[in-house]
Amino acid sequence: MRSHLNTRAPLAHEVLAAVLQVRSDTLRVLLWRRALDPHLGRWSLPGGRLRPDEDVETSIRRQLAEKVDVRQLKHVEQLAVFSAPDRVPGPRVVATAFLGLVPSDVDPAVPEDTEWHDVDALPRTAFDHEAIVLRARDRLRSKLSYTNLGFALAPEEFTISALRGLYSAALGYKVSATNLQRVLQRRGLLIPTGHTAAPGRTGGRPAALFSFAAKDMHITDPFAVLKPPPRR
Amino acid sequence: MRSHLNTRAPLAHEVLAAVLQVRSDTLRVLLWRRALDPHLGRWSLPGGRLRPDEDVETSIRRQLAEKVDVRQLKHVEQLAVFSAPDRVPGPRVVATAFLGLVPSDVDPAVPEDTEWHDVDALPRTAFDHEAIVLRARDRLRSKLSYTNLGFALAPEEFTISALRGLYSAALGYKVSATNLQRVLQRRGLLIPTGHTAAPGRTGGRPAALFSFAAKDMHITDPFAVLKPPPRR
DNA sequence: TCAAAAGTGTTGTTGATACACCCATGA
DNA sequence: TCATGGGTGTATCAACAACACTTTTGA
Repeated sequence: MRSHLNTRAPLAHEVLAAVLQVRSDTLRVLLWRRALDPHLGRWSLPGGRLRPDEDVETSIRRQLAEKVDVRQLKHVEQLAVFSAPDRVPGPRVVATAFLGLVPSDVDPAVPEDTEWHDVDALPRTAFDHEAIVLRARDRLRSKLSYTNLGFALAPEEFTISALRGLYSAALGYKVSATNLQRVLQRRGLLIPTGHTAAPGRTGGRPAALFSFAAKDMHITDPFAVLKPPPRR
Repeated sequence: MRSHLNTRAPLAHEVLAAVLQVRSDTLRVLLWRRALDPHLGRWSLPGGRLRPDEDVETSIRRQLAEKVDVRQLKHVEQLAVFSAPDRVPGPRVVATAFLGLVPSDVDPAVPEDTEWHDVDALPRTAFDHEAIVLRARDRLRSKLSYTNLGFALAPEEFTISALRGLYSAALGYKVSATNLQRVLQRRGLLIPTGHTAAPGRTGGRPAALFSFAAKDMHITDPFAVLKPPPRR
């Protein structure tokens, strides 16, 4: 049987985050270039060691604060544990991976050795970090469909066509502005702010500005099938 | 910045599993009664320490093998990391939690101090194990709707009404046998075996037996909304 | 008055639920 | 032939996609 008190096999725990943002109509991830061996010169995810007094979410938020303003990080969620014994060289390190989202209207001041990379054209990455990025991308793509997670990609106020661009970049295919608006309106996620955006140089009807009703993630499309019977 | 080589803060990692099975029309979880302090007498999840040479999934499968025949464990998946610094008394232990599923037709030989408990009427549990059980229950409930995960709750061959019972117990509300069959058939998950079950004592048409087409989990209802455009 | 961009009206499709009806067996 | 449970046919409903059409602006 097991004992909670036995600590004979020390092991390190790190937290890593794939911080995603839509920039220039492309879904990007924040990576930094390793300045040390192992894997010198490869690109890796921000993060670091778990401290004794913090849980994993507190830890990743603390470590990201060095790179991204906390107020700019609209959403953070656990992805999975990566624990292959040889996932990093040297002493064993188990990692808890996170997804982080930054809205498209901010440009966080990031350190010199960091860059935003297209998630669909990653450079040579360190360790198992590519798998983590892809997991984050897939999680975002799923959740855009059945939650209100779009709020974490968008500015406070936005036009429907801007939102369409964000969804298209994140999902990897063109989304219809018309139907996107319908879906989000039906679910009560969109609030018209009453303001309008200035039309472009070439004219056109000025776009209405909207904001998201909620700024915390929740599920908007809970049951695809096998719904519970209605209460009478 | 971080270093992979620094191991100055040793910390233990354990794996825990909420193993679920439908027994007597109730969704149950396998718990064992702690024989040691802390939390002597409370009920806790099976699991134990992560060894240096195994990843977390290998580890939980090894540890469960002592309690449940591996061939009886039809599905295992990661739930989340539980990492509050004080989640267990004494030296810190971070846990990776899993969901495990056992089909309804087997009755694994379990140790003396282990019992199956109704997930909706848990006894006094140790540490944060209740939260883990509830997380496992919710994960199962969601996935029954948009994946083929039912295969992991059902015997190799089953009648639709037996399957209805399993889904109802797992979901916590009555499911219509008619519509359950329609949904699963439409998705191509059910294969008629050609066999029939003997009618009950009171007569009735003999039920046809079915099996699941796949025995690995996959998503059957991938996009609720914002579907990708059809390829031409 | 024309082009451009935003937004709405309308229709058709799909996947699901509800429920009536038919089927096959034991007593 | 009746009671009991199993299975199918069919109506209805809701969510969504597609697309035509209207609105509002700049030039």
